[in-house]
Amino acid sequence: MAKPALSRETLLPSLAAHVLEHGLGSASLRPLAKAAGTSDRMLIYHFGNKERLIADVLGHIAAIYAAALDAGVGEERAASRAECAGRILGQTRAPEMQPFLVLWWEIVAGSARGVPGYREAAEAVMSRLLAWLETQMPADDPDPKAGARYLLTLIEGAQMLGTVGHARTAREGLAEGLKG
Amino acid sequence: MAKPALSRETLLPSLAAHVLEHGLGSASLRPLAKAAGTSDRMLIYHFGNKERLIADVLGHIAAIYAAALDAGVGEERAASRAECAGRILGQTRAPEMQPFLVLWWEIVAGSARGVPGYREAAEAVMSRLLAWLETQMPADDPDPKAGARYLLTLIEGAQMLGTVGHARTAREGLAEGLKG
DNA sequence: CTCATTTTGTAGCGAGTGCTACATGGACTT
DNA sequence: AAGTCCATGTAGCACTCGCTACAAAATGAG
Repeated sequence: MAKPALSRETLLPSLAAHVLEHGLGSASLRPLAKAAGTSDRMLIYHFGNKERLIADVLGHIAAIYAAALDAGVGEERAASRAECAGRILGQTRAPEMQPFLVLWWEIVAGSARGVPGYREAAEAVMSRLLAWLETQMPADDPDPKAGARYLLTLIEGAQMLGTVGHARTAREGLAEGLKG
Repeated sequence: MAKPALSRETLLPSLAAHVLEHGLGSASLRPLAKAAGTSDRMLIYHFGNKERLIADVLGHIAAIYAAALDAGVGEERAASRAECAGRILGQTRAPEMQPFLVLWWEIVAGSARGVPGYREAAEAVMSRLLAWLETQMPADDPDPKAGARYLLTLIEGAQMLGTVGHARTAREGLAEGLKG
């Protein structure tokens, strides 16, 4: 025992941590290897090439994110859609969520450009988030599934406006869409 | 005459065209220079460094986009917010708009990462889009300003979901938010 | 024309990129 | 003990990156 036995699975956490902190743009082999305590040589050995490595790391990060969501299932339901959206946006403002958010837009951008693996990762994350949202809808919501889709669209729009300096626009737009 | 007199202003259109086609990720000096019919040497000479060059190019692209919006002010108002949103999302599906969309997410990602100049460009684009949206609201809308903010949030959320493979989610979410 | 300034070309630097060839170690099988 | 296979280190290749030093050419002022 006490054998680290560096393998894909052992390396992924440190690689994911590095990507979350520094982003995909500066995720080149040598810095990644250093963060994981290996050499670029071994990263290629274990993952084949960089493309597969990044795809695996993104998958791993998506899994972490999903786990965080599952762990954060609220005990008490929100009373309204507005409250539900407000809670979620409040949570995403937490400092520990910031790396995910920043990385998220890089994934969206890569997805739009057709970078291999990004689309799949992004789609999986959104599917998971949508499912989680359904569980967070008010108990008396007339149509929780449709409501979740609606809130997801609104929330992501607000999120984007926020990162772009239009947080106020987003807040007021949300209020208009969820009043009454 | 027939003197191109290469200056910042003369170069910007070709640079913008190249960035729109190939994205910011592959916008390095030598390819950009080639697209503009110069050398990397001259790009640095005219713009000082790459950061200022990109900022200028983004500003130029934003101006093009704004002009396109102004030119596309509809003669007939939409009858409802839903129709208004539908029209806009329909327009953005046009092939000639695709480069703008793809570039947009790169700008958002850069904005989130704090890349200098991106935030300003993104904010300006959204402000312009918001103002344009106000002019597109139904004539009998009770609160066009608030409605525009709401539609902007919804539309951008839908746009993002679309690029990520959740176009269906976005469509249904939009329907839920704009029914009645 | 003379001279000074602006604009351009050539060449290259130092750092970083993904990836590979080659050799060596160690564990394990027979 | 000999042989086999997996894991790893060292070195390097061919390339791109932003940027610069140096010098020649073009341009304009007197």
